[in-house]
Amino acid sequence: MARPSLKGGLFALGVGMSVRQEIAELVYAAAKAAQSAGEIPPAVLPEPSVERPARPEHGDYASSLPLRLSRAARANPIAIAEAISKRMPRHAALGEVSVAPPGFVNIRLADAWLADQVNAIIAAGADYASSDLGRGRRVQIEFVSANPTGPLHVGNGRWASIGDSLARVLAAAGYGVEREYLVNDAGTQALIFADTVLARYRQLFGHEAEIPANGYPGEYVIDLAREIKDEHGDRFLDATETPAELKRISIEKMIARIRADMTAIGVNYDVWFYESSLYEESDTYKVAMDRLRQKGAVVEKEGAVWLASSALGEDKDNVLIRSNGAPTYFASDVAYHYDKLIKRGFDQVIDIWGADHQGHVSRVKTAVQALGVEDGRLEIIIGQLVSLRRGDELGRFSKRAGNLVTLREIVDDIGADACRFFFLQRSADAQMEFDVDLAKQQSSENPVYYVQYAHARIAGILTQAAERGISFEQADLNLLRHEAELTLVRKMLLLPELVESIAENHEPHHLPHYALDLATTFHDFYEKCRVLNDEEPALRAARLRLAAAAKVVLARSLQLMGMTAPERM
RNA sequence: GUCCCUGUAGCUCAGUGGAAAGAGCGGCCGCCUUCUAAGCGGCGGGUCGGGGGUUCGAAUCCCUCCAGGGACGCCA
Repeated sequence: MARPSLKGGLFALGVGMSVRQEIAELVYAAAKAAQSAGEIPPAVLPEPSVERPARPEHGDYASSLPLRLSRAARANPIAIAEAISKRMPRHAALGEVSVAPPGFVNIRLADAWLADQVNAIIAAGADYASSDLGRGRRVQIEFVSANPTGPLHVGNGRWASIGDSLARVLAAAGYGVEREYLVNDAGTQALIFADTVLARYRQLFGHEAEIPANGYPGEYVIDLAREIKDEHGDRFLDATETPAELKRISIEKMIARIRADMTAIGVNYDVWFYESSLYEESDTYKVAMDRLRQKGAVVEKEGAVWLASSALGEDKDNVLIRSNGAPTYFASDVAYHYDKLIKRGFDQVIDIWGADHQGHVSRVKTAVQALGVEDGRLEIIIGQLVSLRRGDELGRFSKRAGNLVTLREIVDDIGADACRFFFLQRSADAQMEFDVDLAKQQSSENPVYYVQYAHARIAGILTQAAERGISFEQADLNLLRHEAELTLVRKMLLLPELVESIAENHEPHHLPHYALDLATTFHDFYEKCRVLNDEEPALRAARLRLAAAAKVVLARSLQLMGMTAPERM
């Protein structure tokens, strides 16, 4: 990345940089200048970076560069810090720059500059916190992809919330994003499911039929069979084997339900990719397997075809093609990733899988590597599973056990917004406990409402201002000098940094925490600073603009989480 | 047995190299003649699983042990 340069002592503004980046570059430039002037001994400088001090007294940003440099430069960190602080380039955003032991440079943003950001935020509107970090690179995010053999359960809601928010953030950061759902319609489970549907279908006609040993005992299969009976009559009744058409119809109906469940929590996929298309509508599967053979990554033994993964650093080989000639799920996944990374050529592919697929990660990565895909283009996020708590009962509710809690059930009870917020709040790495009873309560202490309420409160103020004909197109923002006002601006300026970091580390769970923090700051401002104060019209206008900006940032935060921003509550 | 994730306040969890560890919930005490009390303020609460190491500095990195979850199929 090209660094901004010093021009006549005035620092050139970096285009599209976050405040944080700019400050880091300023400190770096100051250190360079101090070195050139011989005030700091020559030593290789660490990459530009600044920290966010935990305590407000330490300023808005802090650099520990002097501490990092002191050993290599053989100099006192305080002396280095002082040299840097004296050499800091001028910049409108810079306020007080101070030195603190054991060797920090603490930087405060200038009040006037801060207040001025209110205009910038309002001007950016719904695009606030957008950037061109991704420069249009194409990223595909595949998530949920639950087998179309049953309804989505609560855990699937977690991957949906994480995947969709990540997609929203990446889009904000300038990536070309596609959301994809892989429909597993080609494997053994799909067959068993279709067999189960056929058995239920026969039973509806009074025929003797048992669902397969490994079949799907859930009630929903009976409903499905009834629908098929109503729509297609008895045309599948005499089949000796489960007809392909019945399987297709059954899976299509399940997918329709899954799609509806996803829509209910605000998730819309760009592509529903059918596993069967790798075999039927294209030769992708064949091409991918041939490619592995060409690369010498395949061995044949015991009548089956294996990926020679043990030669590639894995603990064992894995079967690609069974001895009966049928491809395994693994082979499908290899072909699927060939399709994504080579055929469709996404710059980056992110898969979100549940922890029960964790053992699958390294072999897929190994296979993708064997296909010749560059390292780092495939990222697999493993999300730990969701435990459900009901009263004192704690456990995993599975499709088989029949005590399944469906995603739809929770969404209907507590609402899509609350679901998404709760699912998003925990990092994917952490096992999550979902208290069904608590979530179902519409508790007033619910953090979801706390955030949305802040937005609604602002909307109320702006509505009143409009009703009273108060205009605030123009305002002297320098009147914003109250600590609560400037703290609010500071908090709003954090969102672009957050979007940037989530786009890089793919950890959207910081979003709800930020939103909560922002809402707290707004509520504090609301308590301390009356907006519609008729005795001071100039201050009133400035605060109205500040409130309008806060509304923009709250709405954007909610939008990135896939939640609604209510105008009143 | 091997591999992956986790262990932070009573509970659910943030914080992954910086300055005195945070939030929400729960508990206790206060605040509505003023823009929405789904709000605000205050109090109490921690051997950051144990031990060792690296570092100017460790909840954060390394080693080891303990505990919980997950995975080790010609299922997906």
